[in-house]
Amino acid sequence: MFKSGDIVKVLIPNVINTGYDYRLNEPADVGMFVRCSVMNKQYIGVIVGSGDSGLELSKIKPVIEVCKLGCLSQSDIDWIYKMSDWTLMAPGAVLRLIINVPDAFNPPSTEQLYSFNFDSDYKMTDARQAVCDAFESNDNDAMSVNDIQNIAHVSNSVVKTMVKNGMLIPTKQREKQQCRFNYKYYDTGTVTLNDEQQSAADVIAKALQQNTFSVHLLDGITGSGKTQVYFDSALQAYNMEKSVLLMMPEIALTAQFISRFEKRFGAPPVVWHSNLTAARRREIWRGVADRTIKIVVGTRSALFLPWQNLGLIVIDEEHDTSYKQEDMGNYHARDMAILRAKIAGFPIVLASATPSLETLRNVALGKYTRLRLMSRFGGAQLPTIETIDMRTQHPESYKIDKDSDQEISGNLSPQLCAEISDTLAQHKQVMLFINRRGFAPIVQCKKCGWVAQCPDCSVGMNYHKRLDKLLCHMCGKTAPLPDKCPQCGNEVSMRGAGLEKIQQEISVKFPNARTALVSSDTIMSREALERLVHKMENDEIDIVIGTQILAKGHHFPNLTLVGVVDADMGLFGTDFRAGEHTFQQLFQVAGRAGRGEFPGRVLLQTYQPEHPVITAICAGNRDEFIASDMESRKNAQMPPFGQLIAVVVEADKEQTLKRYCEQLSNAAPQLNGGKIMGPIAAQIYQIRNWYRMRFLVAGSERANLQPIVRDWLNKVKQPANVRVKIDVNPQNFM
DNA sequence: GTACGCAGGGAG
DNA sequence: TCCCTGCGTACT
Repeated sequence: MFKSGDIVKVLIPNVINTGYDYRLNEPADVGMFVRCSVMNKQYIGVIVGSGDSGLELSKIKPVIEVCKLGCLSQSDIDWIYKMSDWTLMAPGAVLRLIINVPDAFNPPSTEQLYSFNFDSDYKMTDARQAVCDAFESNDNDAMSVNDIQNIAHVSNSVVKTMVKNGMLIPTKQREKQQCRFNYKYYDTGTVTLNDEQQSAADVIAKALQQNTFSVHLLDGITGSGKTQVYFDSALQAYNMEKSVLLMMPEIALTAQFISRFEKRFGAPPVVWHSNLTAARRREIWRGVADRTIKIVVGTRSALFLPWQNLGLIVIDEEHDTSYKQEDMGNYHARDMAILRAKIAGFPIVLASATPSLETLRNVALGKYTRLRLMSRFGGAQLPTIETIDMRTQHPESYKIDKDSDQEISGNLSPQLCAEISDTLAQHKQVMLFINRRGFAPIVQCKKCGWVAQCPDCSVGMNYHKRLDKLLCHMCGKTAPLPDKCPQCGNEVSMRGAGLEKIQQEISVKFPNARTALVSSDTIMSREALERLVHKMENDEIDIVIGTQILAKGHHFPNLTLVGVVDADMGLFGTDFRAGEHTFQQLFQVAGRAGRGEFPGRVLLQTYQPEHPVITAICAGNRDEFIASDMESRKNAQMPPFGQLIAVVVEADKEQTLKRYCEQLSNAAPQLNGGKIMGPIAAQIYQIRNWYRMRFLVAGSERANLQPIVRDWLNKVKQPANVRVKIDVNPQNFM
């Protein structure tokens, strides 16, 4: 405990330093939030220890205010520095992830708020629907214009018009009130665990009792009841007065999940995700800090709430790539959660039907315990999975209208089409899976070979029929579709097949089927996805065509046929995780079929039916696939048998970039049992007009690469207009 | 990260 | 002479 007049070290979010010294005017303790000024700007920082700068007293500014809300524990502070060591982010940058609700310590703002008028009968457009969804995702709380724009991703003019025509009604500021989320949870007893679930729950309960660090992998196929097991653990921890974090990918945070939670716990969960209003963020942040909120269901950023007495973290869909933050620091939320549990000393649960190889490696090493759930709940059958050999099954071409002489080559094999008709005849539903947005991924001149490219990024532009424009999937830039090749004036052609092209083929070959498209283009919000789920459940859709967004846990009881249009996609990337990700994705997709009382079928269109990933999926043999993938990773010294750190250097001028990379190359240290590769042009050399080169630092499983990389980069002075992005354990190689 | 101050160059 | 821009530095 520090007394008035003591000099303390305060970590400031956002400052590239390990902390500055300030003088206290009132008693305070390590971990407390304090208001301080840095260069005449006020920040909320955290006391991390006693002052050690040795500066003369006149240069040391006073702490403006010791905040009376929340406090970080010593282990939280240790975690911040450990995370900084691991990710090579500055400690202040890590702290910024925690203090990311800027007005949490300020009085509530007094902006004009609006509520949505559900009775208005004005025309609904996509943008207006997005605004409506934004309100729904916040329980119809009143919102400021800023909130509406940020959450719905619409422009100011959309909001203005909606105010003018009465779709949005001005409302009074909500009265200052106590935290609305002061829920009391209890086991409603509505769920009885089966033996398998119970014994898994018992293991975690025991770990909670022991109150020491341990990692438990809840490994069970879709529908095996993992959720109820970790709900059980959450209740145990809650009853022990611990705080509990249930982390999941944004897309899994559905109304279905929330209602399951409410059924089991007697009250709804507090939900944390990226589409919350500023007021709600503030309320939840403060609620967690003062312990009125003890359980939060949230996405990766929920790990950075000001947790008090955190005693359990559950990471659902542990393998999901969305846990890896790619901009604003490169942390892996799963790994950082494990680090947090390790430092604070509490158990953590990872749940997945297709665990990552990193996690399975730790199971094999005996670091994690594996709790396996083998039986599918309610006795539902796993679908049968078969391949369609595209080398012999040539898709039939089709015409958009009968009189047209333009033949379009198809992508759906006769066998798949026959299965679709059979399924439709039985009044069952079909899902087609294609992992490419838009209509055609390549727009090319038939004569000279010119390809439509994004002017700012070195990637091709995709043609989107819905927009009738070319779209860059990298930066979002659009361009009109040229009717003639800009180089030679000849005809341009669409090559490859995206979602929209499959829909076109379906609409010609099955004109009476009701179809729906699901991709990040058409489904902008979780609410929109849920509307689609409802339509599926009410049998208003016969064929749903979608990207991976479809693969995540939804129950469609009447869905019996899943067709994967291009199962090979992703198998032959340069990424060493391609096989793993394809397997996980196809396995998830397969899990969609036959979850109701009817058995399902999954058909994979492939040119490589004998590829190990494909045969393993067909045989339902996950373990065999994992064993072979593990073996090849081991031989290649790739994670989890080795470590990688990617250093991506970006600059707006090629010259600057080249010179800096040369200097880095010359300064590269010799690694014991490892190497520094590069620089090579990053897989996407140009993004938004910045040029990019990449180094890859590889080391053995046990090497401590971070200090080596830090020292190396410190040796060369970084010029202006150069950005260096360090990605420890990179998940994608752009 | 970001505010600020200094040096250099072009326009008035 | 003024102002804009680019770069370097310091922040407690």
